[in-house]
Amino acid sequence: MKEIEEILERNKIRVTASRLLVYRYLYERRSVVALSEIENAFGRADRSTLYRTIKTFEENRIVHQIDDGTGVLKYALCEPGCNCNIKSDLHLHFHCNECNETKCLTDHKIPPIEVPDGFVAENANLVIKGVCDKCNLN
Amino acid sequence: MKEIEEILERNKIRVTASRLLVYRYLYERRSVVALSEIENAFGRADRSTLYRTIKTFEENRIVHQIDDGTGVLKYALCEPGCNCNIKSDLHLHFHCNECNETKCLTDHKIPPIEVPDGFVAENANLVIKGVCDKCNLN
DNA sequence: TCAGCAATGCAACAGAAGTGCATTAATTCA
DNA sequence: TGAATTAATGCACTTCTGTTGCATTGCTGA
Ligand SMILES: [Mn+2]
Ligand SMILES: [Mn+2]
Ligand SMILES: [Zn+2]
Ligand SMILES: [Zn+2]
Repeated sequence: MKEIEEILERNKIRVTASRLLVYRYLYERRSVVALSEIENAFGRADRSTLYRTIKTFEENRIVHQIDDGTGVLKYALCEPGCNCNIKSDLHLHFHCNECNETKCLTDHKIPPIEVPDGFVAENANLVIKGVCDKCNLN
Repeated sequence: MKEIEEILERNKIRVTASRLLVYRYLYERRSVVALSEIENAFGRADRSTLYRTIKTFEENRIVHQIDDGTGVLKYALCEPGCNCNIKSDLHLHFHCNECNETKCLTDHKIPPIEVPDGFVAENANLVIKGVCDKCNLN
């Protein structure tokens, strides 16, 4: 918890109770989570506070947003060194059709994609759907 | 219009007025459209009818759904020979940050993507964001 | 200390997706 | 043909997500 305080301070984010808790939750889940999940995890906290907490994290680049195609925006802690806004750093995301969890495949970068003449690519989002490692054990 | 009737019949879709109109609209737009755009194009038609029309097209594989990351589901006519459910046929989509239009890049297939051990890829969605050919002329 | 700014809680809103149900239209088949 | 059956439509309504306005509370730094 002391470490989380330091992380927040290092990123110029004021330390508050809900920020600590949300960060810890994201850290412990080690996964990609929707706002509604955070909401359920903290029954007493207000949704808009959690929403703004996540947005603050996002603006300060310690969380990145993921659109995994489920229709709900999800979020994950940035790994150390994650420059989620830089094109070359874009990693892909895997959505498991069995357990419905989405994972950051942090060290699987999106390969360079060719676009037709006249088009300029600035950004990319790649989501692979299938069955994850855990679900494949069964 | 006669041709559209034939296409519908060939795909075992009953021919109705709204189906003809929606199909023609999609055909003429030659683009990726949201339900709300169809809605605006036909002021008089009911939203749920249009919704179910699109769903019917989708089930019968003459339209495919696109999640371009804008938060709104979009749809486009399948090109002849499009097997949008088969992995090898997955083409990529381009979203222009200038004009906000999304295009099917039908003959740009998603390259084979490596996933970590234990993961099985079944499907993929790749959206490139940037500036499209038309907007680049300015 | 207290003025000023930031964070929170509550309410409310907007947009999209989806559904239940009664009505209307089209098909089937006796 | 005409009744019975099935499909499509229109309308209203719900749910879910994301988002914002605003008053209140809490923190901080001159
Ligand atoms: Mn990620
Ligand atoms: Mn397409
Ligand atoms: Zn799984
Ligand atoms: Zn454009």
